[in-house]
Amino acid sequence: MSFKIYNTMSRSPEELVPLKDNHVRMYTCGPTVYNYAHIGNYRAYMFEDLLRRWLKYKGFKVTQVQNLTDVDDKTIRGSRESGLPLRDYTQKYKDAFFEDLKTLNIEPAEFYPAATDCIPEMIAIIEKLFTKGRAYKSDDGSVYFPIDKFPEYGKLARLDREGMRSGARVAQDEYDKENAADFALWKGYDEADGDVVWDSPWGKGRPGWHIECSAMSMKYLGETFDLHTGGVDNIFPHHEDEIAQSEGANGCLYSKYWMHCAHLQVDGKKMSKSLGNFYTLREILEKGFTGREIRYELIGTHYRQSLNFTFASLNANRAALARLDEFYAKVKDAAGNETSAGELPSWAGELEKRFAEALDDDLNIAGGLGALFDGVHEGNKAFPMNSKTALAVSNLWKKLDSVLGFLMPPAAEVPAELIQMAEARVAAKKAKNFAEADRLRDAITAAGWTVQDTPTGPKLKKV
RNA sequence: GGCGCGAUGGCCGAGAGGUUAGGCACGGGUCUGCAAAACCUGCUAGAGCGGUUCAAUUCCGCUUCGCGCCUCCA
Repeated sequence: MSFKIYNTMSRSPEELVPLKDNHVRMYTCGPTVYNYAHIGNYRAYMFEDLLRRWLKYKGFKVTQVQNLTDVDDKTIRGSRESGLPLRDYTQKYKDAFFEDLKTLNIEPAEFYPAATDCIPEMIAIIEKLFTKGRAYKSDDGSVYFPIDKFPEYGKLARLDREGMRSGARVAQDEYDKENAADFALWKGYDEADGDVVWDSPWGKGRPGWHIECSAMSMKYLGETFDLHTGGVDNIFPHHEDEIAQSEGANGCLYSKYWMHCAHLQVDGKKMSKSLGNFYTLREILEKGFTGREIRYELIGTHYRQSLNFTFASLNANRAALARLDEFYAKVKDAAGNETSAGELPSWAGELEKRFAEALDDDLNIAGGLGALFDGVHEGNKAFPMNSKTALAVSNLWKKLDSVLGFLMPPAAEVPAELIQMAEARVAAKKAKNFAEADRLRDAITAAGWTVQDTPTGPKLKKV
């Protein structure tokens, strides 16, 4: 079945058909490494993770590029304030970013180019734009893109170009530009940049923001590629400007499809430091939530709908995940050491089908999860389950987890002495020595664990 | 002001022009030395006002409310 996505360019659903063979080449806007990324950032990366995982599930080959913006106003300011060279300063946050991706079980992209490693490629594009009359130099050594020279400017954001000229905010210090809406390809050297400086045919300076994405996508994906994604806030100006630069320089289509995810809110409000509802991933982990629970929260709302992040729903997720874990544990238990899988039971086949139909419809994750939980409900009724059937179900679970990334329960690391106590308690119960059994339960509780009796023996869970 | 998105049961959140979404919470039951968990089961909503239709929560219009972008925020 075909995979339909909502293309921001056409503002309508379209079937995703790669330009070449079965290979989807996608560019996903990545973090600016001036600080720890916040959960709003990870909402976007989570959407991209679901997208790439679904593409792979569908049998597409995927090449994903995600950039690391390691030179801009914020990184320069941070490095100056910390007294560290830019490279050392940003390295800390690059490392943190990759740690966070692991915590959230986000699959790595194929390429993570850093802006500072691609300066020559950026300069090459700007030179090309000069030869086409689509770049000009201003008095302060900056280079701008004249939007008047690109008639299609505004096609992604659907801008009213006439309205742009008279309206909106215009910074007062931009008198060097021919048109207030022109954007910087290259920024002339300013003393505030310290030693963050590169040589270029137009003199010393540093790249503008948008040019890095044009350069990196071209380097790894070619002049035209399939899919470009990011947060809605990137539609304008960032992606609009990328289109102008890339198509203006190369004379061919930049990206065939565009997908944008909505923002995340916290407690119904825009995340901001002044409201005190601004969270990095690390801060939420410190409150005792796991990466898996946060993954479930971030992935569970359709990407084009704003996601309201609350600790109440994070707690609800814990219960929902426990229900899934309980079911999967029963399935694995029933499968035992079975090595030959039987037929997938009809309820499981139905689950698989409905799940796929939902995800094929512009990544309708809520529909997919509905199918999953319906499957759990039917599956629970199907017990006791023979080992061949159970193995087939278990295999399906692994397949679905290749998309969801939260179905596999974390391995419990129970201290050995607690296991001994739990076993001693079983013995005490058998001997009807309930006083001793209760004493052991209390001791286990005191150690911060709970013990639950199940048909397959006692289970220890951390409180 | 311009462009765009949304409003569903206690909370979160889907699809479909007529037939159960789902999750959490809550009530009932099964199981159980106790307890917990688990499982089964119940809970039938769709901002307001008009319109189209045999039929609308679903399509159209208006209103109200919320949110986003409008030159370097995912």
